[in-house]
Amino acid sequence: MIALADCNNFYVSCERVFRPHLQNRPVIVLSNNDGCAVARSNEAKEIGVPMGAPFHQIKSLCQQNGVQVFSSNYELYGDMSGRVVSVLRRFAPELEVYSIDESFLDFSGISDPLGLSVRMRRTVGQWTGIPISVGLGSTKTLAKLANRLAKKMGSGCMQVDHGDLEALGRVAIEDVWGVGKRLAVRLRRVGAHDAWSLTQVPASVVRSIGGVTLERTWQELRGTPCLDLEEVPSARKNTCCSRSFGKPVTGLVELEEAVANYAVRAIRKVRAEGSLACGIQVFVMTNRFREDQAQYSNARALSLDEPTDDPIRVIRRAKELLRAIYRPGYSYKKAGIILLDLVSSNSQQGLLFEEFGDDRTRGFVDAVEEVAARYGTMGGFWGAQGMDHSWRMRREMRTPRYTTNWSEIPEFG
DNA sequence: TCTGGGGTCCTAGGACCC
DNA sequence: TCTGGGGTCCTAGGACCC
Repeated sequence: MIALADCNNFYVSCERVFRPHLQNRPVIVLSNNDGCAVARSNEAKEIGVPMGAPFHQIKSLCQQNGVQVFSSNYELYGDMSGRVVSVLRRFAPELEVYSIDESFLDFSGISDPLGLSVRMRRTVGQWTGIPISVGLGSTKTLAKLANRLAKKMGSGCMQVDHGDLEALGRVAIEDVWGVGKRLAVRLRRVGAHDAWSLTQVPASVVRSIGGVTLERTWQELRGTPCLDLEEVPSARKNTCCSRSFGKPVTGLVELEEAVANYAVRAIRKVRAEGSLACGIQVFVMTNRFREDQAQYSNARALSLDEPTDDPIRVIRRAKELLRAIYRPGYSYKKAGIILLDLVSSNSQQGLLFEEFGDDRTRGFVDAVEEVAARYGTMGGFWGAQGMDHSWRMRREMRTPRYTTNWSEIPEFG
């Protein structure tokens, strides 16, 4: 038996923990750059705020209905997520953290999984303030489906067995985990309108529509597990850092500064995981929504002759790539860097004819990075990152980092 | 004026090789 | 009319997820 614990409207719930007066009121949280609504309270959903709606399109709807609007506060959400996981782990030590707000738990051998789910849900709520729902099934896909029904019915916990025509029939085809918009259209054409009818489609038809991936989903809905619980997350293969700009950027200097900042962030992620990058890709693009403006987007990659986690080297090569794709005369909206083909620094293989790094540079880089880690991003930074940051994304309605920053700890009374 | 960011896996097709 | 066949590797693009 597998349980899926999923936090309800997670970002909104995090905001509510520190602002209890937001309970029972419509609340939304916006994506980076205050772009789209990415989390909505049930009240906001009822008012008709669509998922992913651009904020400028729903602004008046929100004002008319007194919707509380927040910029996203990822430091807070990340920390709250860790707290939820630590409580879940007490109930089932074999656990896969699937995303910031979802974990799969191994409930095999438990005599009363539903009873345990109810207790787990209550405890997470009491200890962290975050409401969760729990879905139970013999496969991940069924647990996911059960979770969706638990949320829909308001029951909080639910179990779905394979072959349960009633339950599977209540989940629309596009709401099945692994079936997106495109596949849903093609599946409806062959009569699969819900999870149940999908299980009745012949395997060969499923395979011709969605390949082996969809066939796995089909198997899982029929009760045959195809997706394992991954307790140890497999090593990431690439890592990306990109942002939309708060205002259009035209000059190469500003773009270079932005890309250098993204490079530093990306390399910090890589360092934290003990990995090295074997390649770098840089991309830029204009605002694809502006039909009145000339459009341009481009990307270029290079392979490093030696895997690295050295920010100096990565910044230098990233700027070379940027200069190769930069074209003057455009209004750029977004840029980013991808570090490619990450390898573990343990398996580092030196070049035959080149020394690996040099110790003095290495010591210097490590020192700067340590200062940055201890005193914040402006405590230690690289010259290429600049100080002006006029291109920085908007985050005008962000709440304090209540749990991760000493100066922002909440005071009550 | 304003439209997110970060991932994974699979497949088709081209380049290249013998 | 007819154009070899069978591999591997790489990349771009499509589909999905949160």
